[in-house]
Amino acid sequence: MSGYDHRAIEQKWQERWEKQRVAEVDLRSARDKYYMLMMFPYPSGDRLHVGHGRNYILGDALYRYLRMRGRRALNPMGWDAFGLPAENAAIQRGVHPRDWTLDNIKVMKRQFRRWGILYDWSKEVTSCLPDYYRWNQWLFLRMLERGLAYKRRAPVNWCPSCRTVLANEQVIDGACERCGTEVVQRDLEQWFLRITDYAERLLEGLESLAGWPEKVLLMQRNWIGRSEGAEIDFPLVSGAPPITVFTTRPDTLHGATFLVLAPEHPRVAELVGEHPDRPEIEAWIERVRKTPRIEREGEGSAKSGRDLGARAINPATGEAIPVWIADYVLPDYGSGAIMAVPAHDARDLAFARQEGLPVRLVYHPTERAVRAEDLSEPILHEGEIRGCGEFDGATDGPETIHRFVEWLAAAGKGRPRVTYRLRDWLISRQRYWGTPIPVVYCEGCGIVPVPDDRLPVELPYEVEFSGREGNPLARCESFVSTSCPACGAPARRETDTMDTFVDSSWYYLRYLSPRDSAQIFDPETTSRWAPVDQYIGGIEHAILHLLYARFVCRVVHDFGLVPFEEPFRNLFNQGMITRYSERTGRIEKMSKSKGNTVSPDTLIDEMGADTERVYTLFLGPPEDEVEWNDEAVTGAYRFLQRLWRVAERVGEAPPTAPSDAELERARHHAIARVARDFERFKFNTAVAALMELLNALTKAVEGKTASRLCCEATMDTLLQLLHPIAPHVTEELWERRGHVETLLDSDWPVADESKLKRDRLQIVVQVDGKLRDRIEVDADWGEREVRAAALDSDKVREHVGGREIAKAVLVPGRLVNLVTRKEAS
RNA sequence: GCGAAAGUGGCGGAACCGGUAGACGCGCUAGAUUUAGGAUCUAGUCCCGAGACUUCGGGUUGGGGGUUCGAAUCCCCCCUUUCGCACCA
Repeated sequence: MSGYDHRAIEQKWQERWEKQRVAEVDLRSARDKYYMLMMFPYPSGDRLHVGHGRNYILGDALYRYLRMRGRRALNPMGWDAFGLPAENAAIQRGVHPRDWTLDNIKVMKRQFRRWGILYDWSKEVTSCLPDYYRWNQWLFLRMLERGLAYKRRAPVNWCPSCRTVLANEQVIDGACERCGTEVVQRDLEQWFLRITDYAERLLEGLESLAGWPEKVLLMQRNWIGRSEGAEIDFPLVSGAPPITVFTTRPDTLHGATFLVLAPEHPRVAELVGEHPDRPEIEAWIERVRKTPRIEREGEGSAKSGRDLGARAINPATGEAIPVWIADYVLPDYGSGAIMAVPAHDARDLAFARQEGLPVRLVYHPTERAVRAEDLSEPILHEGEIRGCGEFDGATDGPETIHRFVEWLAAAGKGRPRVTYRLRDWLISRQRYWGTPIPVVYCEGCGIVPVPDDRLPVELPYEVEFSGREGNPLARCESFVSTSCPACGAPARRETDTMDTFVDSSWYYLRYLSPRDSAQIFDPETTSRWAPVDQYIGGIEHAILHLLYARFVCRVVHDFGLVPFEEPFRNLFNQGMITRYSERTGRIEKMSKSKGNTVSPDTLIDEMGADTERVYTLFLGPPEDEVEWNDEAVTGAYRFLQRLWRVAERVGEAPPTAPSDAELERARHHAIARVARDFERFKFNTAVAALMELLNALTKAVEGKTASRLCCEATMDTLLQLLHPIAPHVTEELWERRGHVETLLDSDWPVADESKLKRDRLQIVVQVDGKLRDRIEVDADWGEREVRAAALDSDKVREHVGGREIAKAVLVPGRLVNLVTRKEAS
């Protein structure tokens, strides 16, 4: 045999896997099915670095393991191919987004191949191609029919320099991420999906996701933000219709000394009425509207407001109270109006003090005397109600709140109400590189959906990327001008495209019938193969992507297309890889912008993909953030070289040798450990276990302490267990050892419990909890024998020092603890 | 501010259910081998103090307390770091 030539070996096996399409799955049979899924990547122009590799290597190790366990594992891959960087490349470098994206896909595919990753490419989907995004349009139209998609005016982040709308993530410290211009708030007609209708179901569904990390469930729960309380109507002194507020603390109603409306509240125009300062107030409202949300909502932001002059009646006290508007009340939460209870709410108190508004206590602390006029901190969750008639003496708690709600409801002044922090999903993007929203605007017919048989509404290729104005689509006359599908009159197309989160909300269903040109996906195949058994991806998608995917799953469930409501049974979030950055002088997430990336190409050239795979998985627990260490990679390389050398020499072992049982024990111990580790994704400890097994085998071969038969069996087991981690070198050695079928098709070894047993074993002796000696005992000895053997030891006797043994705690196979009676002192 | 997670050698990290802390690897030290090497092999490597080649004692899992025969692991307080949310009524 020759030396370990990783280049030749890796090339050979990659070619073979590709040619034989080993990962292709026939979906007609779903016996032993296991649908695993890696979050599909955005094909950015940046080459993949070893930090990205972690995801894919982890997934491939899982895939190969499942295959060897006999599962019919489906591991598809595709491209989240719409998005902003493609358009920026077009503007900056004059490449068309489509060409740029498709080129990037080719490059990334080659990189996956070089890592030795097996995907079922026959299921590939590319979201920027019409045969995919037409089904985005189809889905949108179905939602439009059911009122789940709608259009309304809404404030958006607007960059005056780029003249375009920005997503929240593109606004950094109130400025545009691209040009640094301060972002302003603008009202535009926008398309929304009514995810809020599903808030309760999305929240309840979390209960069933036992296979999801607690952290993600919690983040989703907080994001949905269910909040129970009451709606209360405040009649106006003028006799105009009442103002309705939402509160979680109806029990503090008696302390409501003023109302505050969001400046955007629909009643504001009417209420400001004949106010003498009306022009000033309107100018102020305009300023608030233009303030970016990020700035307005920051906790440190100073509150400001205006007295509208109108007066409302507190339904509990009958008192007339002023009606204000202020920027700290948000238009899209609750009813966009609050009752201010300064005595029991920090924000209201701060505002009341600032504006000289009255403060009235409902709950009076019992331990100390408090005067409303001196209050500088709100009274929260203490004291008892005073001065509120029938409620006097009640203390803070759910029951008191309930009594107030009942009382309000009986009087017709209010009612129980649940609100959510979750807002409807704004899907409009004033961008070219996305799915066109399939509607047409007609003078006569209004908003007209594009009929199904005219889908897809294709993105025109020939558009101008000047970069000066937002959406190139809007300037593409051949796209915009069309005829009304309803009446045939000239009409204009919608030029907004969809948020790319729409694409990624259902792609896992399309993988199951990627070429179906008649329907979005085949419901029959889907019901057999979905939901996804194991989803793997980064924690950065803990909220939006996963929430949208869960939402869309329920929508298609309600359409009768899938029998389940949850798309992903188990979720695993791998941590990121960090490395020291020269540029920032800190340890940071590996990224191009930080200049701390490591290229897999160089690494693979020098030490091979198997080395990168072993090292990446060995680095640390896959769910944790781990730091890449350039020097430590050689440890993985050495490991594979040692494996190669031992494989060459394993035939030199003698026909018989004394320590077969010991090597057998090491072999079965490794089998048990690796299986357990793989099940929990603990690839780092699995690698450690395999290194130990190799060490044991090396010792046995070199010291001629185990028989050839036993060494050969250990070698085979080692190759099998290591295959998911280092697939190329293991297949090569396996083949060279004369096996006919491939490792990937071999049966995963099973640990034999009986081989793990020993007749005699070493246990630890403690005296009063301190380790004093190790003794050898028979495996089946009871406490009496072990105790006697322990006392046989000089060291133990010395430490017992003649004291009486009060008791002995025996942990079978591990230790015995002799507890001495304390001398009376 | 609220919520969550995590703190173990020089470094990355092990330790299943409360039972030998530091597996495995990197680095480092010494030696061997090689024309040479950043290649390979062998031995050593938590800290302190004695003892001497195969030892012995003490300490040690961010800090302090507690439960227990026994705590990295469970409970309480504090410190630090990271992440999520952040005027949500």
